[in-house]
Amino acid sequence: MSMADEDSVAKALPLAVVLLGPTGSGKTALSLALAEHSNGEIISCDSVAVYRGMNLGTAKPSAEDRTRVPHHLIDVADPDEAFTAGEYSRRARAALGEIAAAGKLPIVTGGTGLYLRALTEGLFVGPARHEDLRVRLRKSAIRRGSGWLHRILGRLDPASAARIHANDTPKLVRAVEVCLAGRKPMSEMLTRDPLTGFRLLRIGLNPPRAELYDRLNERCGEMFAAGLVDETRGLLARYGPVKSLDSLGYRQARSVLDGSATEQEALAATQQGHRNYAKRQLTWFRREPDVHWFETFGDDPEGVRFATELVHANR
RNA sequence: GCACAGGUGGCCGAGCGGUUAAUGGCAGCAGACUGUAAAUCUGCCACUCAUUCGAGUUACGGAGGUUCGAAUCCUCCCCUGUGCA
Repeated sequence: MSMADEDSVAKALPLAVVLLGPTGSGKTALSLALAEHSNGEIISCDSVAVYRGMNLGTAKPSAEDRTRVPHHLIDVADPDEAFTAGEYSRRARAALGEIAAAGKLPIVTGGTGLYLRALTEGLFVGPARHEDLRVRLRKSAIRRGSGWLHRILGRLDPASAARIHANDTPKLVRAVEVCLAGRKPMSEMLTRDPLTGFRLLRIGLNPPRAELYDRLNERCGEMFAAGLVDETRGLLARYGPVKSLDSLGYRQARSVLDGSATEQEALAATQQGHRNYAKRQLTWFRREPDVHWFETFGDDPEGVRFATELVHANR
């Protein structure tokens, strides 16, 4: 088969852009630019932006941005709902299908590595979260230590036990839960269901680390100045101390509300948390296959131009 | 000026004569990651050389001293905090 034939076959599939990068790298700016240049719609891939009412701490695209370009998977759950990677994957794939069917370009924009992988590679076919089992396991783990959990997993599923560190309680809990609920070792449920029907063009943003950290510091300051503590107070009053309010920024805002930290301290802790988080995101994304990396911020005009050309060239 | 308390690796902070390049924690860097993931966990982290075992150099405010041996004891000096003047 000639190159041209391969090309034409490949191009029979609709294109989907995946824009990834750490918080504060300018994904939103670049995604908007790409969407406007290419008649696109944006699918957010962010485990906190899915929650309604959590606005200031998530740096969601503004209302204006969202009228300029349609956004999906933002504000789709209440903060007291348990949202999961599986749920994300299903909904995002549905959105992808609809956008492509309408002849528009889907642009997945994300910082949540696990959700992105759930979308592109799928999760294994196995039991979803089993609340009772999980609660019991977690309790025993607290009493008997994570080493105990690790030994249990070793008996149930040696392969998984070898892969998960004995101190990593949450992962151990889930693995044991899966083995028990699924009645067989988790490592035997490895079949994933990858996304099909699209050509993915991955664009990664990796601006200079020091500048990224500066921007994050600044952005956190803006979040607090804009009233993150007040927003948190309102959400807390309405939903109680739910899991989603443990996320970055909200957790620290809560420490102001319960008097265990000053606003100054909470801000510093939030900035620190964002810097650490950005670092972890980068570690995750470096493993993503076939990423076209840009060493700039997403609002860098040069970067926008290159990215736009890249998208056009692949359409 | 006097009296206490203190000055330890980027920061905080243990150690108070010898298993010591110096417990911890933080920051930093690197890594992992299968429905809690903005979560959770791991490794490295004075400098130089060595692929490995390792070797060497410089380090606990400064200068001397005591000792086989000092971050740890003594003397003087320089800073910092608190109290009294």
